Amino acid sequence: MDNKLISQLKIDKNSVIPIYYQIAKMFEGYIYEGKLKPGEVLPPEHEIAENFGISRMTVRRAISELINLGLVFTQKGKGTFVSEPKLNDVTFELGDFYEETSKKGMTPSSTLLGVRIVRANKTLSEKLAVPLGTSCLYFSLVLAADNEPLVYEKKYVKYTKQKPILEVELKDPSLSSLAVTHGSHFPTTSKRVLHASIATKEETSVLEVKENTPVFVVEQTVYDAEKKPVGWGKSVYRGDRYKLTSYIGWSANNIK
Amino acid sequence: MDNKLISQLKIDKNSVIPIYYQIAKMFEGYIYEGKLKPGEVLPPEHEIAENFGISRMTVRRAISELINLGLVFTQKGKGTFVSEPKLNDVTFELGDFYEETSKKGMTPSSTLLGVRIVRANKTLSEKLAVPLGTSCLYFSLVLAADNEPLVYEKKYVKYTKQKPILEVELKDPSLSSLAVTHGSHFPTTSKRVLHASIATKEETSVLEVKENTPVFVVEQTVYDAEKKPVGWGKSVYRGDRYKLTSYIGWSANNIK
DNA sequence: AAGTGGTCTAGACCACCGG
DNA sequence: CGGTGGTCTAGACCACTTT
Repeated sequence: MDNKLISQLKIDKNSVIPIYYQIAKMFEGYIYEGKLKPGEVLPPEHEIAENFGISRMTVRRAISELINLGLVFTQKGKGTFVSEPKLNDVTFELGDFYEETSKKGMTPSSTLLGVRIVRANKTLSEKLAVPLGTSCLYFSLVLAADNEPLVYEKKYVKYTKQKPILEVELKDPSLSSLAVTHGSHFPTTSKRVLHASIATKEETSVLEVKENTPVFVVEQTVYDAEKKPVGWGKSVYRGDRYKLTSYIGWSANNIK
Repeated sequence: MDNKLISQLKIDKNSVIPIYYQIAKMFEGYIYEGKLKPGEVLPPEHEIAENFGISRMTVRRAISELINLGLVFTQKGKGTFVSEPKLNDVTFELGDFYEETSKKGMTPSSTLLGVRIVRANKTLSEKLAVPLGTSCLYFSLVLAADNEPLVYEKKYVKYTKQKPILEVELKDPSLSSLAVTHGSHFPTTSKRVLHASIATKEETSVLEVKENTPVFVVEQTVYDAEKKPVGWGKSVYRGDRYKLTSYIGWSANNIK
């Protein structure tokens, strides 16, 4: 890297903005603008420190910000280098239904279709690792945005405690909160599997869609601290209405 | 937090393992074991420092590790607290086809169906933000695992340079690398949209599946530094074979 | 006022890398 | 060997929260 770069911009030591943040933003800018390209090396830490008359620890703090952003990486004995943007790995986020819906300016609502105690059949006994016939709490509900049904959920939790079902839970019976209240253990982990499918007859009627409508199916298992399953659920998302979007690479903002 | 906790374990100052790492792992253990529960406060930094006879900066380095792991958060003037595990947000990862397939012990392969120059129709001209009829490079290929077709991809890039198509590209024409070679700009960002659908007639024949098979459709747009689209592609994943799994919360390891 | 985390300094020693 | 990043110290001052 051309040393002229780091002396061009000034640092305000008396600003309310931390020095490490100013330094980090400066390099972030250089990288986005292409003045620092992937694979290129940053100036040595001591040099940056001298240039701005600051401590090396402060420079390191700045660089650690850049590392957290994935913009650079370090190599002991060699230097700090600008990372290659990875454009082929993707992560799709599926957030909370209420938040997501509200963000889009729609009104979320949920309708409880049924709550009851059921005995575990073969599938459920395997999913929850309990003997056949064990008592389980069953919930089914529909989530809607502006009164258009979008998601159909079925949830099961181990029902060891004889606690009454609270009003609150009927409003938003999330699998993890159900497991806390009615299960025996504290949930700590959750596994979700997403696959594409076609709505079953039951699902077409609940979601008010035609036959052969594509859907996302998300299967969720909630585990306690001992890695034992305490809850299991299946959510069916309308594939024609629901999309998962993901942005990757640098400066992923402001696209749309 | 009970102060006894932090004096129970010993720290080896002369170990090759950094002190900050030992401290971080200690608290990580307490949190996973439930000795430190969500919402509880950690001892003040100066107290931890005194207890182990180390510098406060080293303690802060340890805590910053815990923050990066999402296990704790800090509040100025108040303290450091154990986070609530968020079990309702999910991120699904869709990695590189070759890596993913190899990891599962299968043999990945790709078959190029066609490469040619096409003129942009309405859809393509909108996606790539070019005038109707602009020359574009078109690729279509099938990705298979153990000779079973799993993904059908179609890709288009702006074709400004008159470069010859290289052998290498035929093997793995990823959208971003195509854009580098044949487009006018350097790609920096990518947007992907995932939705559920049903295989079209063309797709059923290419993927060798029945009619009405559910599929994932991933639409990818690659942008250059000026946020202008340089490439666009559509990948169709067999929904019956392809699953996206996600683990969330604490200690998500070792489930299966 | 007392206690907390946030920032910063000016050193130090180490392990690793290259010539 | 000199240069690099990795760790650590023993202080300091600040802004914020609570009492």
